[in-house]
Amino acid sequence: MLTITLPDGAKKNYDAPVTGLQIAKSISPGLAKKAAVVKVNGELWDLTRPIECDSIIEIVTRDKSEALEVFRHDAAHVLAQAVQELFPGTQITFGPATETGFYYDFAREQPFTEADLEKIEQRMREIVKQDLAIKREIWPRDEAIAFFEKNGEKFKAEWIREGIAPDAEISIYRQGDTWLDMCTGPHLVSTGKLGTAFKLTKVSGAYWRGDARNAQLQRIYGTAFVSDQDLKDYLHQLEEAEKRDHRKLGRKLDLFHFQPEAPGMVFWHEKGWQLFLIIEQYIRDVLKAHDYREVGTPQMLDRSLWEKSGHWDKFSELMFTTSSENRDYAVKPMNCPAHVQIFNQGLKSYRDLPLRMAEFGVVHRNEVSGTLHGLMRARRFTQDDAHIFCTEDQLQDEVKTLIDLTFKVYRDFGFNDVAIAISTRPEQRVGTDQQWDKAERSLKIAADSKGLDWKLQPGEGAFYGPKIDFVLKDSIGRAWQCGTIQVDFSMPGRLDYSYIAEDGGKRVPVNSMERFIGILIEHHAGSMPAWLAPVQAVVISLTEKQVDAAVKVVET
RNA sequence: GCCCAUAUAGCUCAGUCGGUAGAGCACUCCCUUGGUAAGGGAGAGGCCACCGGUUCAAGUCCGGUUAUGGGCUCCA
Repeated sequence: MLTITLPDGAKKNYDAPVTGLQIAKSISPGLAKKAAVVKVNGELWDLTRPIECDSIIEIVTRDKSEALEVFRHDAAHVLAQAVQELFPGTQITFGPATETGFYYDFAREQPFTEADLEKIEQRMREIVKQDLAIKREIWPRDEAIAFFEKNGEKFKAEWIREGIAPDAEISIYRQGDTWLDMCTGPHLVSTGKLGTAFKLTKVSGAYWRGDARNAQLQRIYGTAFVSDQDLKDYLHQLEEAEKRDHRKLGRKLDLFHFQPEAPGMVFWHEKGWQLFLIIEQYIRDVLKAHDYREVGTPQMLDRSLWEKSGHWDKFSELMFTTSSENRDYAVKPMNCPAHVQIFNQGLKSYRDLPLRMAEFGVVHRNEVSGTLHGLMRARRFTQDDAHIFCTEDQLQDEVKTLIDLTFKVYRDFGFNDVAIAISTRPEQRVGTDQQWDKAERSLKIAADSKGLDWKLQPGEGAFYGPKIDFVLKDSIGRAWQCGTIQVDFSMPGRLDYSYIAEDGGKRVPVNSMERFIGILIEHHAGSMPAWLAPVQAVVISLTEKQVDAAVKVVET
């Protein structure tokens, strides 16, 4: 005897194990038709997997977001089957759902081409049409390893050996009679349930287990939705994003350009530079109102200073260097060591704290070539950087004020949807655990006291301290990481601050001015609010008769 | 940096089997026209990214370099 409890509290009794599909059918044929998976005691299961003990269940219908993920995961499996049928010898690895679709990573000597994508998609549609049953099986570990090895699937075999705990259950999903993949599931009942709302979009490289030292795999991306309309809407949104591309708009609106002689370094044209200056002036005013002192520091500093600060150890390959008269210099990739030099001039007492120092600092970072992306990822950019020298006692208050200030700046630029995340200690770091404990706690308390909802990002902090990151949602729903508030407790010791036992707090509302302008352009699709627009109004005369009048308007 | 793709007129792009370089938009001049990206005619604009190779002959085939695009990795 087995008792199943439904979401509305109703209970049903069964003699033998029962499946989600049977329960759905017993409620209504419509529900059974709409069902995608079943949630059993909080866990998503296949509709055909027998439920053997008393459970609380919920039928998850196709329109639920949890079901969408299953759809996409299914699409990935259908993709994998299609690829293996068309290209024998290709090894399967992993294929999860993503935010907008799915991908699957394959190991194959020969690269896939765009033309292959069409063929593969065609085969996927055939597999859907065949409506192959998807069945879950549990295999003994040794048998699974032996099976994959025998079939030349060395990545799968490696994963069972190294990635799955010895006592974990190994579930195999069989699609039709012959094709199968190891997977935790769940999946739809059959390939036919996938429908037609999917499309392969691109092929690219990816690393096995996400590590650049491992084998390079080929990743095929696709997008998938439950309904054809959703797919259409998504493709439309992609088009919209393409229209807003700041690189295109930058050229069209005559704001800036790039050229091969200065990869990753922008040439600002008159109108773009005007936009830049307006933003700079706005931020300058905000900083002044909050008692920041603006400074200016050298573009390059002796290498020894970067060695002391710890940056050389971690980032030397990404720094531009030059030399003169037997001295080595590094072009500054950030401003903090320079700001500390100013702080160190003259004896500071605790009475001088907190001391807030700001700079529109031009920095250069020799980003690896493959990562450059217009203004969004540049090699030369301007940080609206600031450092607050304060005591541990003052840290809380400073961080709280900074959070308010940062939100205000975003609001003024038209960003009202801002999420925040707190990043904690990474593996490679400086400082003691007590220092990290304290700094992380401070940030969390400050965020909580502001009533903010924040996401934890374990291990994502900087090497010198934890941080609060601000993530903007733009007008078409894309997220951009922008400002950051960081605590740095190592700089005092490394660079010999003359006041003892204080922390350095650091803040950057906009972070990269260049990148922020790129985001602004895409957010406003090129039509800036009047206070930012380089061209605010244009006087047009309809015919020659009004030219005189038009000229008069322009002159006044 | 790694994988794949791309590089032709100011912009967007064609260019088949290797045989003297093309379109649309923009630009210049002329004509036409009070109507939402107007029409017609004429014209200008190219070391086909760069270096090398194959060939009687290379925008086209091969190799390399650089840059760009999409990902991966990274992002102080």
